[in-house]
Amino acid sequence: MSLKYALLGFLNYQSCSGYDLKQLMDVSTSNFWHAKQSQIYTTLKKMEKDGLILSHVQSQESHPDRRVYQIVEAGKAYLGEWLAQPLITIEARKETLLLKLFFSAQISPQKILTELRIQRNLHQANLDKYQTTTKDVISQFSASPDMADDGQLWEATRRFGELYEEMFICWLDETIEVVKGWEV
Amino acid sequence: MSLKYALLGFLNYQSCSGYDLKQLMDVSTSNFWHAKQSQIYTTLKKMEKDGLILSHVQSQESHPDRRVYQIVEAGKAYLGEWLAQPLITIEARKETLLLKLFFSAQISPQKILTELRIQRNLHQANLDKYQTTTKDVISQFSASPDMADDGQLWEATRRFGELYEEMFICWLDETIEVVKGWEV
DNA sequence: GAATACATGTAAAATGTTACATGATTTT
DNA sequence: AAAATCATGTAACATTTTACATGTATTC
Repeated sequence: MSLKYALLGFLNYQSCSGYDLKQLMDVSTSNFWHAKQSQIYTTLKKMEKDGLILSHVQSQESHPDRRVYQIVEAGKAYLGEWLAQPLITIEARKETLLLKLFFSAQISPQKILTELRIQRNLHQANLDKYQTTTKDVISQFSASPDMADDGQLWEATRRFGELYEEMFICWLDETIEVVKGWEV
Repeated sequence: MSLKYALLGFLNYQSCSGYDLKQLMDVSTSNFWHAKQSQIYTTLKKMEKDGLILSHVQSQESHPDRRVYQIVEAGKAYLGEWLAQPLITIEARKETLLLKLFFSAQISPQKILTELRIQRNLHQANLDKYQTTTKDVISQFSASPDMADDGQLWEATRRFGELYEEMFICWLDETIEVVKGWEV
């Protein structure tokens, strides 16, 4: 539902191919929005049919042709309306780890602990990424002065990822201690 | 993908109708897992076809018949395998608010602030719910001594919701201050 | 020589949401 | 009298994932 807004948002900065858009999302919004390459291609096609974007084929010497999409007026208006309308709902999360944990009283504490420790490593790695790679990408893209406001908002979204992972690790440590208590 | 495990998890405690399962999920796992009534009905039907559960119709005096599902051995084994296998990936989040914010440099700071404040209220309400209703439901269900371990895990999932909302509110306050800074 | 990156897509399956349909009972 | 709850479900649609399919160029 919101993927088209994400694509419009990027295309509003500059024209891109589906491939480019996937790369952009992976380094910038993956923390809170993601999509598979195939879904991006099919969504772009649908958006062009709906008159939100336009495409033309660009040939390259040593690589296959690229189909480059550009935003048109209707697309800009569509994006603008969505941005102007405040969001009055909360996203419902799905956390498989918590679902498993909820029903885990029937398996051994050792198995639970192993799982929680694996998750701790994964979340620590994510936290590291937000504090290094993601931070670098944002400063790079917001280097020019006319990108100052954009840069501050991008930083806010990065900060969310950082706080989220810190919170998650904190919760994992708490929960590990609870389950450890059972082993005595 | 995991909805069937959620349903098996509940049915492993006691037999339920699709309606009951929806009610249970809404008061217990809605923090990290949810489903629409219609999806629960269709998934149960598929699970029965796959031999994980069995159903029988129960008539009632003053209400329509209920179809009550019970878990069978194959279902218990299927659930057990899933629980025993540690989760080695991280759930990818989708946060529409962050996606909007990422592209919001083009709209007025006032509009952004309004949206962030609405979200703050919503998250505060969620936090309150986890600290009152959800807490009560968990103590109620884990009252008997043989539910002690289950109760501690349920409490851990509730605690996640609490920490998450606290973190979210903290981030909103931080972000509100950033955007406020632009108005000068 | 093998693997990865570049670049594009289609088809099928799974998952999830919205709308429709029914009808009794209970509450406002 | 109207709305909400109890209770069941189907159909259509939208979204998302997985698998398949192709072929070049670059890196290890």
